[in-house]
Amino acid sequence: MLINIDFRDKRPLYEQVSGKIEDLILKGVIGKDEPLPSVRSLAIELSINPNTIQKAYSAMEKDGFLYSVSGRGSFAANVEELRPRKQKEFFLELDGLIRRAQDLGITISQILEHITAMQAVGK
Amino acid sequence: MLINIDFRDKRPLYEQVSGKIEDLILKGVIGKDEPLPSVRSLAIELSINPNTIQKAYSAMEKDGFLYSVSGRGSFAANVEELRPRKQKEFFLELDGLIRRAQDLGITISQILEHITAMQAVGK
Amino acid sequence: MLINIDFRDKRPLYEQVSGKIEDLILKGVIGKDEPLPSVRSLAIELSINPNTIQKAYSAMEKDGFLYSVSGRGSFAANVEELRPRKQKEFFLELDGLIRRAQDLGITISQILEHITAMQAVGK
Amino acid sequence: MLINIDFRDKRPLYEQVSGKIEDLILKGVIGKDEPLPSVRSLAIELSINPNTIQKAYSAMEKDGFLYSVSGRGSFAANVEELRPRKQKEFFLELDGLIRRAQDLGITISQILEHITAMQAVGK
DNA sequence: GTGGTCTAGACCACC
DNA sequence: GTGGTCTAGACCACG
Repeated sequence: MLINIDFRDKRPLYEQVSGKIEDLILKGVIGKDEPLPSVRSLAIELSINPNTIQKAYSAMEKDGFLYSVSGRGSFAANVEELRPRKQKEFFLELDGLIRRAQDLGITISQILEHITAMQAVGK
Repeated sequence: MLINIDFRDKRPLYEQVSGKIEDLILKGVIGKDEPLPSVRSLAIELSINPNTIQKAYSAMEKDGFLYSVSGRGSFAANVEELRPRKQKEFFLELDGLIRRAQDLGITISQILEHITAMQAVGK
Repeated sequence: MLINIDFRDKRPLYEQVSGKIEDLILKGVIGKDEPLPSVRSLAIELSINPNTIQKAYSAMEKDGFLYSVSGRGSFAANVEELRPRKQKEFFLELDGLIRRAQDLGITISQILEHITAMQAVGK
Repeated sequence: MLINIDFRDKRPLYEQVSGKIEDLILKGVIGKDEPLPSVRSLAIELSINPNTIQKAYSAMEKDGFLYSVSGRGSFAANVEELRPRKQKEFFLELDGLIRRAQDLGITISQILEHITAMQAVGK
């Protein structure tokens, strides 16, 4: 697994772990129905308490990122079904951010300009 | 003061308080050098312990939102000196958000479209 | 820990504590990523209230001297990243001091002489 | 009087006032035996409570910067008698500062260089 | 066990 | 009256 933990990060460990794995699933690095590492093996690899990994997996399952088959392990869910919800969440967050910008004296035009500039750079 | 505390909010109380007051200062509702409510009076008004309000005020002072004069009170700082920094912070946050969007399969064009749509509605 | 508190000192306790620990970190006595005493244990050792130690630690964290991981402990930051800023602060303070000296009728030559004398003594 | 008070300054008002006046005396702007403004007039000029000014004057008298003749007012002391003490204080402070510099990895040579550079600029 | 937040109540210097 | 510091004791999430 291409996961690295940052102990300086203020977020709880289990959230960091689940966040990283969710990214891998969303990016398609881990494909649909592909098996995830077992709780124990990942715990050893990251030298983290298994309880913490278990918590991360439970959170992801509740969030629909994976499904677990008792006795067989955990598997990545179908991303395509997840995307619309995540996209909706993204736009809500964007709306909030832009509303805040108004108070800072930033105009919509400036924001549009900034984003197109980003695009040009190929960021 | 137009502050209401949400006790169900998981953010710490002092952060809620400072956040609300920072907004008021950024929006100009509280003008430069205008006195803020005293630690004790605000504590009574919100029925929060004075120490908690003190913590919120200290944080805001370190962040440049206000200056406090022992024995006299606390006063709003000059927002204009604060804006550039806050705007930079905003754009950094925006950049992060947009980078995340790519992983979700959202194109820059879609984002630009969404924002111009917001603008049209006059939000 | 090699910390001793002077209760006659007019500086607040938390500042004395943070000052002493910052020195230890700057001098390298406490190395990068090395664990600091826990809030509670240091509180007991110095017979100071844990809240006061907590305040000292928080201040140091905001100042970049340490990073704390909730549930695990507090750890010394990388001093090398801190040095340049601290050095800049030093020279600013030096400038102020020397400017004051002029008003006292002390010439730059006298200052240079005094410092080289110090050096000779090996102080 | 050429005194301006900065309410953002963390030092108590009376200390700020005495500091400014001491500077004027040390610089010779206020000559030996020259009368200082009365407590009441200065209080009005700076719109500060007379008690605060009184406290500043008392501190300065205790420190030898002025002498007061009851019924006539306060007068600047002889600076020449004050200078040696103040100079000694300066060098002590300088010593402390330089000792601290060592911990930051700054060499004496660097300090000497910095000071001569200041001199060249005519700062 | 750890750091972090909060309350209640006290004391201080300053104005 | 004001801001600021400190103590004592409690509770929480995290690991």
